[in-house]
Amino acid sequence: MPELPEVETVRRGLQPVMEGRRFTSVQTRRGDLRVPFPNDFAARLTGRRVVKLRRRAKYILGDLDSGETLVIHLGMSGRMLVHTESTRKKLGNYGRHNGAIMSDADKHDHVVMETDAPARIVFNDQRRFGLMLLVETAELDEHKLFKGLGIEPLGDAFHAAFLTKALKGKKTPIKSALLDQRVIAGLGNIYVCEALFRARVSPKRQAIKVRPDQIALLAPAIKSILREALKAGGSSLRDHKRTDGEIGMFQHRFKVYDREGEPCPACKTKIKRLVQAGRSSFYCPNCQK
DNA sequence: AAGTAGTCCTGAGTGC
DNA sequence: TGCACTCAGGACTACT
Repeated sequence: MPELPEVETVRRGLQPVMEGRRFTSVQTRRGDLRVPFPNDFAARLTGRRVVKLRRRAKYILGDLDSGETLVIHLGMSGRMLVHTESTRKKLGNYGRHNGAIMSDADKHDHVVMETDAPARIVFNDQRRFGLMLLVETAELDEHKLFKGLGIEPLGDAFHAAFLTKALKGKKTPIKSALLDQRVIAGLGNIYVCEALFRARVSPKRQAIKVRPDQIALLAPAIKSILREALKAGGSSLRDHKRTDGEIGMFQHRFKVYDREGEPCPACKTKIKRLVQAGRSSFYCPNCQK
C-alpha cells in the first residue's frame, strides 16, 4: 500500500481542500469495499465541516464538527484525487461542479465528495482493499482498527531504546516484527526492506537476536528513510499518486527493493529475494547480517 | 501466545 | 492476440 510517506503525502494534498472546509455533497458510487459503507454514510458527511485533518499510522483522519471522524485507509491501491480549477486540466474534466455528468469518471471511483474550497475529492481504489468509515471521535482510540496500533516511527518516542524493548523476546524475523503494525505503525514492505539494508541487518535475523549496535543503526535508519521518502512525495510503483495526480519520486532511490539480481550499490553482490510471511524481502546477503 | 497461510480484489507483466 | 499464471505498497481471520 501506500505506506506512511505516501499516506502523509496524500494527507498534505488534501489539507487545503478539506481542513476548515465543509462537504457540500457526497456521493458513494460503489459500496462493496473491504469494509462496506454504512447506508447513511453520505448523509452523515454532507454539510459537515472538517475541523482537523490528521494521520495515524496509515490512516487519514478527518475530525468533523459533528463529533465524528472520517477514517480513510487506502489499502493497496487507493488514491485520493483532488479536482480544482487548477488541476482540472491535468486530471480531466470530471463533469460539471454540481451536475450529474461525470464524463471522465473511472469505474473505480467509489466516493465523490465536494467541498466548499471549492474542490471535488475522489476516492479511487482498484482493488477495493481500502475503506472509508465514520467513527465517534471520542471512541476512536478504542475502535478495533486503532486500539492495538503501535508507535509512530517519526515521533520523538521512537528511538533505539524503544526498539530494543519492542523487539525483546520476539522470535519472529526482524522483517516481520517491523511490519507488525502493533509494534510500529506505518511501516510497510518497501521501507522495511530499505531500512534493513541501510542498517545492514538481515531480514532473516530473529528480532530477539538483533544486536544493540544494529538497533542503534536501525532506529535512525527507519526515521531517515521515511523522512527522505516523504520529502520526495513518496514512492510510486503502480498505484500511489499524489492528490494532484503527480507521482512520488522515491522509487528511484531504492537500494534493494524490487532489485533482485541487480548488484548491491555498496558491494556489487547480487541482491536476493526471499518470501517471509507471504511478502517479498529484498536484501544484500553480503552487507546484511 | 506467537507465527504463518489463506483470503479479499483488480490489473500488469511474463512466458508459451 | 490470447491464454494461463504470477505478482503487487495491506491487514484481517483462522489455523498450527
